[in-house]
Parts: sequence; structure tokens; C-alpha cells
Amino acid sequence: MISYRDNIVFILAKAHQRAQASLKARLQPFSLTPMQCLFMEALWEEDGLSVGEIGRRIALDTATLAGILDRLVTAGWVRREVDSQDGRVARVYLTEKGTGAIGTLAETMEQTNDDLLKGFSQEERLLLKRLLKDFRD
Amino acid sequence: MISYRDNIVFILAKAHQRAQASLKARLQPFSLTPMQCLFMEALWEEDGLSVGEIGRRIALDTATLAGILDRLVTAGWVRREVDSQDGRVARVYLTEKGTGAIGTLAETMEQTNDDLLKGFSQEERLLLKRLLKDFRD
DNA sequence: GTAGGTTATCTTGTATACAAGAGGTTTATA
DNA sequence: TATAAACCTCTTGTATACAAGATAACCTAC
Repeated sequence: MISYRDNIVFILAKAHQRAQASLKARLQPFSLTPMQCLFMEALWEEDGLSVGEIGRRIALDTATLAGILDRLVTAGWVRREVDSQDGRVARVYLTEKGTGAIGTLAETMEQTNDDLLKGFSQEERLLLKRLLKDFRD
Repeated sequence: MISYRDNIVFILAKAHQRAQASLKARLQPFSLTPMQCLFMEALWEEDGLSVGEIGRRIALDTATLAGILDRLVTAGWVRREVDSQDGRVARVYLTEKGTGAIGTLAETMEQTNDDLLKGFSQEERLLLKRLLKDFRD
């Protein structure tokens, strides 16, 4: 019988907790949360995505996305438009403010990534990423 | 410039998401969430812990613990008592219901751990755990 | 013995997360 | 072209998470 301390679900939860806290602190100057930033990164990859497509790319429920989108719209980072072809679809675009900041935001995320991994060798980094990507039930 | 898809914060968040979902599904029959179960595992390790000590062991804010504790008390899994020596301290004990179920709950957590790791070799499992434990800013 | 600092917990406010269901839009099909 | 089926988004309810402040109990120095 192993302790919860050695359970991968627990270990993973706590590593995730530390990673989130690190990124959160670095995004504080922008008044953006990690998820809000990630949402915008998806739009940087492809602007004008639908809410559902954003959810598929960053693996989030539309119920969760609704709140994040609301706050991003209120803060002026993105705007929401109904698709002209399909009235069901809500498309999201970066505003000028969003476009102006997205490069710096991406750098912040990348810097966080590098700092979190700085204690590991190149082999360990690749291995960790591979194991986590393969990780599923 | 790397994509958010290769960022360790994102990869970690999604692996965590899958692990939580897997454990959550297995705990459904008990009407317990992963965090509620983890809280009880801490008490199995040492019954009568204070709220603060539980928070240190499972790395959770007392604000978060308050809600979890409330729900566990309401459902009859644990009881809350003020320490006889120190009126500030709230001690938590497993009830009879809690004690009766904790073994099965621990087995469920362990089974989840095993299933999540079944695709990995023994070496990979140890490596993954070590890398995640070392993982910090 | 009491003022003042420390400690432990609780409360409030904000932000994820997801299940489940509602509502509106489009598409398929008879 | 009705009408059912499918699709997309939004809303509601529950459960983490944490920051910041409030509250109550304890302890220390004088």
C-alpha cells in the first residue's frame, strides 16, 4: 500500500500547482491569469477562432471558456463577433491592445517554461514532456 | 519562439487534468472528489490532525480546506473538534463511516495510479516521479 | 496583569473547472 | 417545406484554489 505522497495524481497536482503559481506571478503586471493568457495564445496561433475551437485547442469546457472570454472582453484584450455565415458560432478576435501585447505575453510564458526547466538536462526535458504527453488512462 | 503546446506549464496542466478526471470517475460511487479523498488520506496517515497541518501535508490553502472540510463533515466522513489545549486549533477525526471506507478509498487511489502508469516501464515511472518532485521555480 | 504581537482559523471576493440542461441556429430528411 | 436531429453557445450549480482581511485565542515582555 503506497502513501498518497507517492501517488502520481498527487505528485502531478502539486507540480502543476507550482507551475501555475510561477506563471501567475509573472503575468501579474498584465493583470492576466495563466488561462486568460493561454486563451490569447490560441488566438495568436489563429485569430478569429470560434469559442468551441478554442476549447478544443486548449482543452477546456465551453462553460469555463465563457467566463474567461467575458473577462478578456471586459478588459479589452479580445472582441467577440457572431459569425456571418453561421449564427450559432461566436468568433473571437484579438483587439489592438491584445495584438500589441501578445508577443510579450508569449515571451513571458516561454521564459517561465525555461526557468521551470532550468534544473534539468536537455534529455530530461524532452523525456518529461514526452512522458506527460503520453500520460492518460 | 515555441508554441504554447510545447510549454511545460500547458503540458503539465493537461496531464493533471486527465489524471484528475480519471480519479474523479473512480470516486464517483463514493460521492467523493479527489481532493476530499486526499484530505481523508491525510487523516488516515495521522488521525486528529489540525486543519493547518492537513494543509501543509496536502499543500492547500486553509481557505480551500474550509470548504472541503465542511462538505466532508456534512456527508459524515469526518468530525471537527476544537483542541482541548489550544482553543484556536481545529482538529479533524475520521468518523466510523470514514474509517470504514478509507481502506477502499486508498485502494481506489492506488489502482488509479497503477492504471495511469501502466503504459510506462518501471524506469520511466520512477523517472517521471522524480522529475515532477524536483520540478519547481 | 495587561498591552502588543503571533498564531490558527474563518470569511469574502475572484477565477478556474466541469456536469447538465436550456435556447437558438442550422442541417438533414421525409 | 415541415420537422426532427445535430450543433454551438450560454446558464446554473457545485467544487476547487488562492489573496486578503477579519476574528478569536494564545503568548511574551514589561
